[in-house]
Amino acid sequence: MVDAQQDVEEQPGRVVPKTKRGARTRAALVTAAREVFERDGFLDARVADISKTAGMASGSFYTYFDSKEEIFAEVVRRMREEMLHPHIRERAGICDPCELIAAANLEYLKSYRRNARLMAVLEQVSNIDEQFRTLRYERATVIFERNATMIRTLQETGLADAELNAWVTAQALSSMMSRMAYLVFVEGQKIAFDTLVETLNRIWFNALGLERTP
Amino acid sequence: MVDAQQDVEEQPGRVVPKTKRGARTRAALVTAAREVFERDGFLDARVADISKTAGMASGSFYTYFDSKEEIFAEVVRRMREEMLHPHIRERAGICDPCELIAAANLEYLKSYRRNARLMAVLEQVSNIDEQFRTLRYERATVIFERNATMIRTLQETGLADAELNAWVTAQALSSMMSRMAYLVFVEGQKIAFDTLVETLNRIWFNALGLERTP
Amino acid sequence: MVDAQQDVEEQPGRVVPKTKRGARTRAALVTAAREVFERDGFLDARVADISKTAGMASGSFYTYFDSKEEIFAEVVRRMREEMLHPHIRERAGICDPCELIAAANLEYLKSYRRNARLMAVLEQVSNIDEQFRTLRYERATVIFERNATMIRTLQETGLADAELNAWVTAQALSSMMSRMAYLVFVEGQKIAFDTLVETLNRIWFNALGLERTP
Amino acid sequence: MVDAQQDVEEQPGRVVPKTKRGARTRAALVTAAREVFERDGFLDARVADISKTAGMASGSFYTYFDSKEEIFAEVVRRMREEMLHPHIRERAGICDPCELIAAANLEYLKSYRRNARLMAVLEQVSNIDEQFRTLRYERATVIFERNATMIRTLQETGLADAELNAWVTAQALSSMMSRMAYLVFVEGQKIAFDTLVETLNRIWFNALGLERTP
DNA sequence: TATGAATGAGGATTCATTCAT
DNA sequence: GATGAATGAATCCTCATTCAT
Repeated sequence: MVDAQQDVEEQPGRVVPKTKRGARTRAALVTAAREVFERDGFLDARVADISKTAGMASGSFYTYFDSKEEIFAEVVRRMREEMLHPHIRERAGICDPCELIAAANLEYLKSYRRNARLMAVLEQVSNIDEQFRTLRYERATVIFERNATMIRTLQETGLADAELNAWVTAQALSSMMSRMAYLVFVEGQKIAFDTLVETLNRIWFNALGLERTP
Repeated sequence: MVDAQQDVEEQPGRVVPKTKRGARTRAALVTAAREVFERDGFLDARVADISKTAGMASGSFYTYFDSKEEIFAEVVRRMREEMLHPHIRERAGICDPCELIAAANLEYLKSYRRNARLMAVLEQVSNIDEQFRTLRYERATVIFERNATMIRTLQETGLADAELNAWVTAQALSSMMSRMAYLVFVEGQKIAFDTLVETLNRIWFNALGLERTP
Repeated sequence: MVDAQQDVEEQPGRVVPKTKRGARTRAALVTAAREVFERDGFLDARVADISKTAGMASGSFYTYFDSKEEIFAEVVRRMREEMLHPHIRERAGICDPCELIAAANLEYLKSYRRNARLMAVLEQVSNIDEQFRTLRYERATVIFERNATMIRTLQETGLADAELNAWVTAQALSSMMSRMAYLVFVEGQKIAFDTLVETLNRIWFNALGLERTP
Repeated sequence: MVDAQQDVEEQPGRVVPKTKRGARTRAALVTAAREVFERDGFLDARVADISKTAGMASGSFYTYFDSKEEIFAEVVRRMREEMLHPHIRERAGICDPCELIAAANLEYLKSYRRNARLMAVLEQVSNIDEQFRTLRYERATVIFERNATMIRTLQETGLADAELNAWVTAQALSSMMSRMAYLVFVEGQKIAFDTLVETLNRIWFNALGLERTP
C-alpha cells in the first residue's frame, strides 16, 4: 500500500505557549492524554484524569486546550507525524512495483502495530464524532488517491489488469489493509506477522495482475 | 463473499410477553428503537425517546428490556434475520465458483445497502461496547470460516492460487467487502453500485487466481 | 414482665373476601408477605414479589390490600395474635410475684425469639412510618400500664420499693426487656438463653426490691 | 451509666479540601446535612436539598462526599465528638459508686436530650443500613464493656450483687438507658427529667444491690 | 375475581467547563 | 500561569399503583 507524506500543519490549541515552561506543560498534557486515551478509550477518558496524570491541577488543562476533542486531535497529529515521517525514505530507489507495494505494506503494518492502541481509539472516535470521521476520511482519501495513481500508472504501462477501476480498486485494497491491521493488532486476531504481510502482498499482486519478479 | 445462514436463537429480554397486547407493545418498542438508533446513533439515543416514539410511557420500556444495550441487541437480531434468511436460496444451483462468489457479493452488498443506517450504528457500538465487539467478531468469524473453506476447496481442485493462506485471505477479502460497503453506503463515498460490484468481484477473482468463464 | 392480652380487632383490608377461594387467596398473600418481609425487610420488599410468592399475578394484590403498609399491618396483627393468645393461661394460678414476673418474662422472650425476624422488620418500620410508630407506642403502653399497675400493687402491699416511680419503672424495665430481646434474637448478641432469662429476672427482682421466696 | 471516651478518628470523605474555602464549603455541607436529616429523616433527605441548604449547586456535594450515607456518617461523627469530649472530666474525683453511676447517667441523658433529633435519625438509619447497624453495635459494645468492668469491680469489692452476670447486666441496664432516652426525648413520652433521672438511678442501684450513702 | 400490562413521578450522579484566588 | 473549587444540565431507572380485558 502506498501512503502519503503529509505536511503536518501547526494547529495551535487555545494558546501557543510562550514560555519554555508553558511548552513543557503543554507537552506533558499531550503525553498524558495519549496514555489516558489508550487506557480508557475516548469516551471514558476524563479531562481531570489527563491533568492529574500530567501532574497538574484540573483547571490547567483549559489553559492549553479547549476540549477533550482538541487534545485528542493533537495526540492523533503527533501519532501521524511519527507514522509518516521517518520511514518514507526507505522506499527511495525501489523501482519494481511489487517491491514498492511490499515495502509500503510492510511499513503500514508496522506503523499500525506500533500505534495499535491509539488507532483503536481513533477508530472509536471516528464512529462517534463527525469531525474525526471527516478527518479520517480526508486522510484516507490521500492514501486512496496515491494508490489509485499508482495503479493507473501500472495499468498504462501494461503491468496491471486494465479492466480494474483504479480508483475503486485502490480504495478496496487500502481498506483491506486497514481492516486487517485492526483485526490483528487491535482485536488480537491470531495471525503471524509474516503470514499477514505475505498474504496481503500476494492479494495485492494477484488482484492487480502483477507479474512477480523471480 | 460467501456468508452464513444462522439459526436465530430466541433471546428473551426481561420478560416474554404473555398477551397479544404485550407482544404488540414489545414489537412497537423494537421498531421505535430502530428508528431512534438510526436517527440519533447509539450514544445519543434516549430510552425515554424510544418509549415516546413507540407511543407509551417512559417506564414501559423496562417491562420488556433491561437496558438500551439489550434492545439494541434485539434490533440487530431482527436485522440479521432479515439479512440472512430470505435470499439464501437464490444461490442454489450455482456451480461455477466465480458465479457463486459474484452472487454472494451481490447479496451482501444489497443487504448492507438496505440496512446501511443501522449497520453504521452497529459499527459505532462495536467500537464502544465490549459485548457487541464480541458479537461482531463471532458473526464475522462465521463468514470468514465459510469463505476460508470455500477457498481451500478451490485450492484443492486446482482452481485457486495454492500459495495463498486460505484463512488469512478469507479474512482479508471479507474485510474488504464490509469496509467498502461501509464507505459507500454509510459514508456516502460516491461509487456507482455496478462499478462497486464489478470491481470487487474482479478483485476476488484475480486475488484467488480464478479463471473466469467466458 | 407482665404483658397484655389484647382484643384483636378485625381490620378488613380493602375487601372481606366472600368466597372461600377469596379467603384462601388473601391468606396466601399474608403468608407470602411475611416471608418476603422477613427476607428483604420492609423497604426492599416489593409488592410484585409478594404476589408472585403467593403464586398470583401482581395486580391481584390490590384486590385485598390497598398498600404495602396495609398488608404489613395484617402480618403484624397475625403475629400479635400468635404471641398473645395461647400462652396466657400458663400463668393462671401463680400467686408469688417473683414467679409471676419470671413467667411473664420467659413468655415474652420465647415469643420474641419465635418471631425475631419479623420483630426486626417491625422495629425497622416503626422508625420509618408514623402509623407504625404510633401502633408500637400504643401496644407498648398497654404493657407499661399493666406492669405499672402490678408494681403499684406490690408497693402498696409493701413488697416492692415504695420509692420507685411505678410508671417510669414499668417503662424502664419493659424497655430493657424488649431491647435485650432485640440484641440477642435479632442482632445475634451471643448470650445463652438461660443466662439471659435469669439475669433479667434478677434485675427485675432487685430493682423492685422483692424478696425471693426460698 | 458509664460510657466511653473515644478517639475520634479522621475519616476523609472523597477529598480532603486543600483550601480554606474548600474546608468552609465542606463544613457548610455537614451543617446543612444535619439540619436536613433532623428535619426530614434519612430516607426523605435529598442530597440536592442538602446542597441547596448549604447554599450551593447540587453537584458540589459530590466534591466532598460520595453519598448520603457518607455525609451522614460524618454528621454522626461530629455529634459523637460533641457528646463524648467535653463533659468527661466532671466525673473526675468521684469515688462513691452510686455517685459515679448517677453522674454518668445524668451526663448520658443530657447528651441524648441535646441531640435527640439526630439520635432519632441514627436509630432510623441503624435499622435500615447494615453499615450503621454495625457502627451502633460497636459503639454500644464499648459502653457495655466499660459498664461490665465497673460492675465486676463492684462485685469483687463485695459492693454489688455477686449473683448477677456482669456482662449481661451491663447490657441490660445500658439498653434500658438508651431506650428510655429515646422514649422520652424522641417519642415525647411525658416524664419529668428529674423523675426520669432519679428513677433510672434507683433502678441501677437496686438492681446492682448497692447500698446508698446517706 | 384474576391477570399482567401500562403508568410516570422522582432523585442520584457525572463531569466538562468556568471562575475566583 | 496555575490552582482547585463550584457549577448545573441532563438522563437513567424503579416500582407502587391503576386499568383494560
